[in-house]
Amino acid sequence: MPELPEVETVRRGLEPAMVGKTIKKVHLSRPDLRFPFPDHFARTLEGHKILSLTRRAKYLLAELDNQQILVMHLGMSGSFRIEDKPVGQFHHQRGKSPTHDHVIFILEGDKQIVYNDPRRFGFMLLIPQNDIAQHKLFRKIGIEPLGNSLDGPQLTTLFRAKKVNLKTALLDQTLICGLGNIYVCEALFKSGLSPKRKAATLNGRTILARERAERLAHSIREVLTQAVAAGGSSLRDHRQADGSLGYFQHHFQVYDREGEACPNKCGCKIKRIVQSGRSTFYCAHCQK
DNA sequence: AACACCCCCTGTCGGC
DNA sequence: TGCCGACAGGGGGTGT
Repeated sequence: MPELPEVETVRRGLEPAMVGKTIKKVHLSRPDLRFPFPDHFARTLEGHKILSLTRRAKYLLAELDNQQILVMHLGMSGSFRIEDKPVGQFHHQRGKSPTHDHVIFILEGDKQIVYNDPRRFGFMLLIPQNDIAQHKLFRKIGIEPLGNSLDGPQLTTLFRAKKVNLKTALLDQTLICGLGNIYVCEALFKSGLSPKRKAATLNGRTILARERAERLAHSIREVLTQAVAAGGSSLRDHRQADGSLGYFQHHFQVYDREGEACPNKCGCKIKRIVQSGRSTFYCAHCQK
């Protein structure tokens, strides 16, 4: 489910339930997700308070009071939910945990946080606070598109020497982070730029080239901002931590709309092609 | 260094 | 109805 707007929505949903709370107990259903859980994963967390919950790219970072950062990534199918703790003595109902509930954080108070992930492409790591910036997962991450610095000139600089097309360049987390397949398609449609255009063609001295870069930067920020405001997108009935549904999926202009009429009423149909092994949806008439 | 491919895993959907 | 392939919001690892 998760691109930047979804991860940010999850963060906002979890923050009030988690921050300031002490983790009493951690249950794991298995030894690994995408990667093995670190040694002493539960023990390092248990008894410690969560000081903050932030987002970097598509990662959630829970800062603990022992100078450790709990790093969480949702992969393709990860989700969190906040539950009331089960009551009574049957705390651990053997074999009865719902399918794919892999991690349970039992917090002080009456709540527990459950991580569910059918495909198990998500993962959780512990990284000492001081090592985060140098860690291989974070060292090369690009700029945050909703930070203050993403504009036309910056995009132009980032894409200057790239040989790949715009679709691929926008998915590259080392350039701009947080975009995924949906929002790249949407941003390209909004900006009227073809996913097949070479990324380096945003680099040019002409007014036209500068305008293209400016349009794309603006479209990226706009689509992400609107999606965050809508609570992200809920595909395949995916729910947010509080059980509610995001509704930005109803605003998709092109994503998963192969064969439908272009929203610009140009008379063409949305096309689907494959780039870097992933589906791209676009209007060949409106995006050049 | 930059890029192209393959892979991880489960669930769902459409076609036959 | 059942079976089978294609595909799904990500990204790490490897080989060129």
